Parts: sequence; structure tokens; C-alpha cells
Amino acid sequence: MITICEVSMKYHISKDALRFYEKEKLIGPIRKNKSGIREYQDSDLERIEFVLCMRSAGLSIAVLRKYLELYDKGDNTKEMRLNLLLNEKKKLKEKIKCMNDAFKKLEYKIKLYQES
Amino acid sequence: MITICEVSMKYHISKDALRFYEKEKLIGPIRKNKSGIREYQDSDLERIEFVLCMRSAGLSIAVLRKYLELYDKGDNTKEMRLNLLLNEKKKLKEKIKCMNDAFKKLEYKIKLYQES
DNA sequence: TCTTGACTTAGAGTATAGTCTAAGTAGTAT
DNA sequence: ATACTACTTAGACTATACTCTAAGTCAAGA
Repeated sequence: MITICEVSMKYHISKDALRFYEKEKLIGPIRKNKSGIREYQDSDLERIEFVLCMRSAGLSIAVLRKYLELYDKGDNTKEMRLNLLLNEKKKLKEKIKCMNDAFKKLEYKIKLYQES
Repeated sequence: MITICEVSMKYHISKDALRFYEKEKLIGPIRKNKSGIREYQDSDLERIEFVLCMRSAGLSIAVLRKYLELYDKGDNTKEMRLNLLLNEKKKLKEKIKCMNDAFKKLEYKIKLYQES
């Protein structure tokens, strides 16, 4: 049972973003106390970690919602989920390759500056 | 002397984006013929390649404009340009590391699916 | 009791990076 | 001459992912 403020600090993400992710069904619905205040459980935190990790990899809100929707539908969506993940993995691999290439070019450009 | 259509196909980028980059001062101003049609020179293409490469690395339009602005101002902006590039390189390195971590987690997740 | 501060909501606003539309022009094909 | 196609412009619109605002509730401290 940890508050939105604590979750926000723990993961360096805004409270607004946490509520936004909940509205977009990436997490939650988070349990609320009698005053309507969110109380995050350990299971919520795991899901938040997963979402943040995948977001940092560039997976879109829409793709994550799709995945988590399937997940919540149960076991017979496993193959669809796997395919979705494989597809995202492929895209991510491309992207990383692309960024590595750009990184090398940037390094080279910097080297030229430092030589002159 | 190559047309916007050819440049667009060569680099797999829309004609709108090419005009947008020009408006944002990332490229050009591109020479135009007496009818007002753009005619891209080799030097334009080099700049386009640089811009696309850096965009694929995640450098923002604003950062690129800043860099190219300094570049067009001449030699005494060299140190500022170098610092700008070093800063972007640092950010890029972080981002790539972050994406690699996420990639590994994605792979692990996929492995779990494939084992079950 | 009153104020303070942190929370709540719905919905408006922002930043980034294009993308699309409308209206017009120029050169070519019939 | 007329139609067609590709180009031009300014400016409106879109998608994504938040971020902010306004109005209100609740619990605790002075």
C-alpha cells in the first residue's frame, strides 16, 4: 500500500502520467481507500515496472494496451501476445541498429572536430 | 539537379517532410528553377543525409537547427558545436543502453512464452 | 473551526513532428 | 484549346504522450 506520490518518486514518473496510464488501461484499476485515494499494491508496481521498461524501449501506449488487453483476456490469447512481442522485438532491434549507426557517425563527427 | 520527388524516393521521406525541414532551416534554402520548382544539389543531399541520420538517432529538430545555425555562422562557433554534439552523444548513449536493457527484457519475456 | 496540503476528477492545453488541404501555376499530352 | 499531372504556398489538422487547470474532497494540525 503505497501512495501515488511515493510511486511517482520511486519510478521518476509524474503523478499525472500514472493517472494517465491508468486511464489508458496500461495499469490498474488501482484500489482506492474510502476517501478515493489510490493505494498501489505490489502487483501494481510490477505492472508499472513492465510498462515503464517497454515505454523506454519505444513501445507505444497503443501497443502496450493491446498486449495487456490480451493478457487480461486469459490463456487462449497467448499466441497473439507472443506474436505481438516478436513483432515489437523485431522493430526494436531495427531501431537499436539504426541508433548504433547514428552513434558511430556522431562519434566520427566529434573526432573530426577534436582533431582540427 | 534532382527533383523533390526523386529525393523523396531516394531517402524514403515524404515531400512534405522535405519542405518542412527546409522551413525549419535544417536544409536549404534549396535552389529553384524559373518556375519555382526545387532543384536539389549534391551539397543539399549531403545535408539531408546528415539530418536524416541524426533524426534517426533521436536528435530533435530544435537541436539540429541549433547546430546547423552555428555551423552556418562560421569557424568561431566550433567549440559550441562540439559541446552540443558531445552532449547529444551522451544522451544517445544513455538511450541506447536503456533500449538494450529493454530489448533483453523483451527477449526474456518471449522466451518464457516459448517455453510454456 | 479554519487553514493547509495532498489528493480527486474531467477536460483543456502543450510539444513535437510531421501530414493534409485548398488554391494556384507550369509544362506536357491529346 | 483543354485536360492532366506534378509542382508551389500558407496554414489548418493530426497523432502521440503527456501536462496543466479548475473545482472539489478529505484528513490533520494550529
